[in-house]
Formats: sequence, structure tokens, C-alpha cells
Amino acid sequence: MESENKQFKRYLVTTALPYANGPVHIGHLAGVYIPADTYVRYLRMKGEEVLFVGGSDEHGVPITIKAEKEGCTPQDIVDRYHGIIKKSFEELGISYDIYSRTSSAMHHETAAEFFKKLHADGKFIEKESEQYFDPERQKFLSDRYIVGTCPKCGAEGAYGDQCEKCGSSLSPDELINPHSQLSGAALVKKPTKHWYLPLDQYEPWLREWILEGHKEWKTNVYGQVKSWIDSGLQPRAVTRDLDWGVPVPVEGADGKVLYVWFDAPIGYISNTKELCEKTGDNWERWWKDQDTKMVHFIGKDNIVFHCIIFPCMLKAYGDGYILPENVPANEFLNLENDKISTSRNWAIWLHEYLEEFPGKQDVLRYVLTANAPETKDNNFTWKDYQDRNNNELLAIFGNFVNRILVLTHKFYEGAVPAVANLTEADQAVIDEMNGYPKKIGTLIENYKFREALQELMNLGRLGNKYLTDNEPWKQIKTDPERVKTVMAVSLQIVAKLAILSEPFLPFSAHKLQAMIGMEGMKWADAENTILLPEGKMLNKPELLFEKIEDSVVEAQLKKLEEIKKANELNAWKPAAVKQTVSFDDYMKVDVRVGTILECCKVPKADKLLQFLIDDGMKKRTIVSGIAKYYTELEKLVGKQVCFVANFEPRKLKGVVSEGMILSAEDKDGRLVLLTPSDLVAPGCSVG
RNA sequence: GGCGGGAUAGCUCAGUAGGUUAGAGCGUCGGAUUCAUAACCCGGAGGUCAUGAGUUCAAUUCUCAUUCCCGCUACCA
Repeated sequence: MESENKQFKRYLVTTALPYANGPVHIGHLAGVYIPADTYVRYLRMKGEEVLFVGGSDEHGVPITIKAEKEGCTPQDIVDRYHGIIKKSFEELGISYDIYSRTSSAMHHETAAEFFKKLHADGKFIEKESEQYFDPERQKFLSDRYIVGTCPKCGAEGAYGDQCEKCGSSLSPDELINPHSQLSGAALVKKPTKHWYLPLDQYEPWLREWILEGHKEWKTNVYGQVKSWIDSGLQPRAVTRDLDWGVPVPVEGADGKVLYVWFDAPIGYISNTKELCEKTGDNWERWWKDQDTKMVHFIGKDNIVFHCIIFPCMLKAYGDGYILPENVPANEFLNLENDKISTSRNWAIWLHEYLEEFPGKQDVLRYVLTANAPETKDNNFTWKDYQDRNNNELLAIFGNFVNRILVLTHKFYEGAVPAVANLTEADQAVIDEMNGYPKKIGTLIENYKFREALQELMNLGRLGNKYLTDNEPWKQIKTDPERVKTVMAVSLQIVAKLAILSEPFLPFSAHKLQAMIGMEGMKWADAENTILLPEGKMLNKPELLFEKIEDSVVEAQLKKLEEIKKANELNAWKPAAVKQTVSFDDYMKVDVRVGTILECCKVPKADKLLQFLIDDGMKKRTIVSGIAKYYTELEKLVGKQVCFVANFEPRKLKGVVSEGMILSAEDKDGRLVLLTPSDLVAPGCSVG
């Protein structure tokens, strides 16, 4: 099963489908799209047959929510973001053979067919469960459409999966007074049928295929897959009650669509078909031929889907579908020491970058490759961006090219001189430079893009050193014959750079190739010593990179600073006042003061503290989710707190809690216990 | 809390199937140079390899515990 030695006839390369509810940012690029594009460009230059497939993931609940919020249709949302994403990828030079979308007709057809066959072959199990139903709209609601009062912070408008006020994750059953976000109607529970893929049945096969057969996968990927398999796989629902997506194509499935994780990876197949239909190619040779090598480029949050679930789907389908040979998942990129976040607008958006930094695609590609999160989360800073541009890309690569071309025009009016009478040192340099194509290529084939780029720069360093060692600007006065050889050798290095930089820096590579009159070179060509023959006329040199000034970086930092400020201002206004309640209703709640007698952490729970409270009559146990904010527990003993005395007891992590301790939630989410300003008798009521 | 990944020079990262002085790039300091976008080239300084134990003749590398960061997942009457 080891693929190390196997020779493949063609490569199918996929990139995680970006979710079309927002634009693409530098985290996506560094983790997925730039490494994938570098890989693909390299393979093409090697003369391999490659298909590079991408597309937008356009189904799922968040898109429908966003549409609801903005008062438009889901299709409007995905049209907008698909447009932005596709265009920005093109401008960055991500060289897809096809970038399509899961709302396409071809995808709907393909995904439906895929489901139908699995269904017909009995690969699913069917289960019925009780779900919330909106009687007015006559449909089942997904978690996100169910709103109610947050059981934790009491905020109105908490969603069935999460309260945005306090950030706690919820299940619809926990919500107080659940009702429909669509109609406002109170919800009822009704049984609904769904189809499940029994992943557990594929466990022995997964073990064999990955744990035995793919020990070469990256540690983060292998480790996570192993832990999933070892802890026992569960059947996973492949359908949902929703009206946005691919309708479930069997009888009795009205109002149901394919679950987005089931539908999205099939998009790789649909998009392949869409392309092949246009070009007259046979799509099956890409997906059903053991001589095709499939590689999925993804981020670490996607490992399970691409290593376990999608392979199980393909395996269940059978019919010769191939499996990925590798899934080089990357870690995450931070921005200025803070997690990138779409909702907090903490990101550098690709489409904005392209607008603000015209012609600087390669700078971004360079920086994100040089600092790619290949083994651990990395940090992007604008200072680093500037340094890498000014001190590496420009100073080593751009500068070397420029010095050579300027000298060639100065000494020889732009005509390449001949290599003659090589010294030992010349030969050593030639040998070294001829080794780079292989060195860099091997690194790329092993997904070590950062190191590969480093080696490319080392070729530039080799050139700079050779030049300094031989000082042609001095020798031209004393030994012009010798200078011809030095310049000729240097020019071959420039030519090599023009070829080998193409996977990483396609725009600059093409610019350089045009300057020295080289076109359509293959990777293997770079192994030849003489790429620019004697007498060849070079075009006028232009600068490949320009210096990035402090002011540019400062402007970007200021922009981020403002986002941070705006976030602080927006995030914390007091919550809207809740619905009016009657005095009688209020009096039903019995709030009292109690004295803390004991306090300890609840085992195996991060957030829970267990209190023993003197309520004036007895000792009662109350569990409260404030462990994060109170670490010195001994200091709490003796303090008085307010608590709800007449809640039904409830079991939390095995401990029965008899009430709820009241605390205030500060704007940063911190919980602060409420304590009477003077000592009072335990058990006295608060009102 | 469970599982996975990570913690190495001022910064961003490599690395060690355990073995004399732990690497690279950038930054910094010094030198040399002027063909080149004040870029290049040479040299120096800079690390108790997160913390604490254990195994070993020997641990940054293996084992265990702890702390912190990231992802998945559980708990917040």
C-alpha cells in the first residue's frame, strides 16, 4: 500500500472547498491554496498530467441564516461570495483547471446519484428521531433556526446550537421557550426519519488502509485519524431537515437535503465531471483508475472528513473509486498574535489585499509559503511581511537578478557571453546549481514547501556569493576574458531561478523569463548547465520586486488596530431588556442569600465548581459553571452569595445541583459572584 | 475533562532512530565591498531545547506528571 515507490500516471489534486458565506483570508491561503497551487504548478512543469479541482461549498445552514439576516435568498449569498472567491483566486494565480460550485446542476445531479446508489445498495441505515417542528411553516428546524432563552445567561434570542451572547454551546433541548426563528411559532416535537452512514462497519478496513498502509502521513493527520478509529466510530447522519441543498432523492424524503459534509466532497467529483464534459475528457480515468494519485489539500479542522468520512463514502460506493494517497493537512495561521476570525473581522482578506497591493501577488505567496503552518500554528505579522520582502525576496533574489542583468547590458550590450576555461571554483558552482532542481523537486513532492522555498533562495545566495567572489566589475579592467565566463555562469543561475521559481512565484518567474527570452521551460531543463547560449540577446531588465516602506506596514497595522477598537465598541452593549413579566411571576422565583461552607472542582469538568451552601435551614449542594474565573477556592469559603432556591434539582456531571448561584456577566464574559454588601443571615430572601 | 498536535536563539522555524562545540533565515554587533533597489559578501555575540521527576554510563531527543497554546469533543439551573 505504501505509495513511495509506486509510479502514477496522473495526479488529481483537490483543495478544501471554501464555504461561500464569506471571502477567503490569508489563513486559508497559507494552509491550503498556496501549497496546493505550488504543488500543481511543479507537477505540470515536470510534464505530469494533472487535474486541479476546486470550488465553493454553497450549502448548509449558516448560509441560510445569513440570507435570512440580510433579507435575501441563499442563492444571492453564494452568488456574491462565489464571485469574490473565484475572482480573487484567479488574481492570485491559483491555477485551477476548474473552480466550480456545489449549487451547480452538475453537482446536484452527481450528489443525488451518489446517494441513490448507496441507498439502493443498502449502505445506509435509517433511523427515526424526535426533532423540533415548526407547525406554522410545516417543517423541521435545524438547530440554528431554533431560538429561545439561553439557559445560562438568560439572553433572549439564543440559537439552538449556541448562545451568541455568552458564547456557550447549546443543544435545542436546553433552550427555554424554544420557538421558530422563521415564524415565531412555539415548536412541537415530531418524529423524523434520517439516513446514516454506519462508519463503524468500515473500521477494520480503515485500520488496514490508513493505520497500516499510510504511516507516512503527517503526524497530525495520522494521530487524529488513529484516535478517531481507536475510540470507536459511530454512524453519522447524511441527511438533514432543511430546504437549502441537494434534495434527498428517494421516496418519503420531502423537505430533506443531503447533509453538507456529505454533499461537499462529492463536489470534487462533480467539478471534475463538469470540466471533462466541456473538454471531452473521460472523468472516470481521474477517479476510477488505480494509476491516478489523488491528494487532498486541507486545513487541520477538516482531517476527519477527508481521511475517514469521504473515504468511507467512496469505499461504500465501490465501482473502482480511488482513495487519497495523501492528505497533507496544515495547521492554522494567526494574525498579529491573535486567532484569525471571520466573525471578529480579524483577518487579511485576499480580495482586499489584491486591491491594496496591486502586482504583489508573489510577495504574499512568498511570505505565506516561507511561514506556512506546516507543523504547528504560525503567526503572520506585517513586520515579517515587510522584512521578508525587503531582506529576502528583494535583497537576495531580485537583487541578484538585477545585478547580473545590469552588468550584462553594461559589458556586452545585453548579449550572453560564452562559458570558457572553467576554473575549479566555477565547476563547483555549476555542480551545485545543477543539483537544485532535484533538491527542490523532492521537497515539493514531499509537501515540504517551506524548505523547498528556502532552497530556492539558497540558489540566489549561491549566485550572490559567486559574484562577490569573482568581482567582475573589478576584473573587467584587468582580465575581460575571465569576466565573460563569470558572467556567463551567473546568467545560467539567473535562468535556473527563472524556471525553479515558477511554482512559488509564478508572476515574477514569467516576468523574468520574458526579460531573458525564455519560454515554456520544463523543470528538467533546469538541470542543464547552459540555458542561455552564447550570443543570445537579453531584454532590458526591470525590477522584479520593490521595497515595502514602513508607512505601508503602519497603515495596515492601523487598520487592524481600528478593527480591534470597533470590536470592543460593538461587542458590549447591555442586552435588550427582556419581555415584561408580572409581579406574581417574578415572585415565583425564590432568590436567597447563603453562606459558602465548602467549595471544590467537579471532576472531569472544566467549568464546574461544586458548592456546599448554608441556606439557614440545611446545607445544600449547588453546581455552578464559574470554575474558570475562581481559582483560589479557599478564598470563597465564608463568602455569601445569592442563589435561586426553588429550581428543580438537576444532575450535572453526576452531581445533583439544588439551585443556581447568581453571578453577573462582565462585558468580557467573565462571571462575578453577587455578594450582599453587608453580612446577612443565611437564608434571608432577596427581592 | 477526553483525544490529537505543539512548546528549541530577540523573531519565524528546522533538527536529534539518545552520545564530544544544538542548526537555518531574519534581526543585532563588527568587518569587507561598491556591479546592484543603502541591496550583496565575510565574521561575532546570542539557547540550562516549557517545568519537574524517572530510565540510562549519557536525555533537548525515550517514559510519566505538570503548565501554556491550537483543533475535535463534553460539562455551564
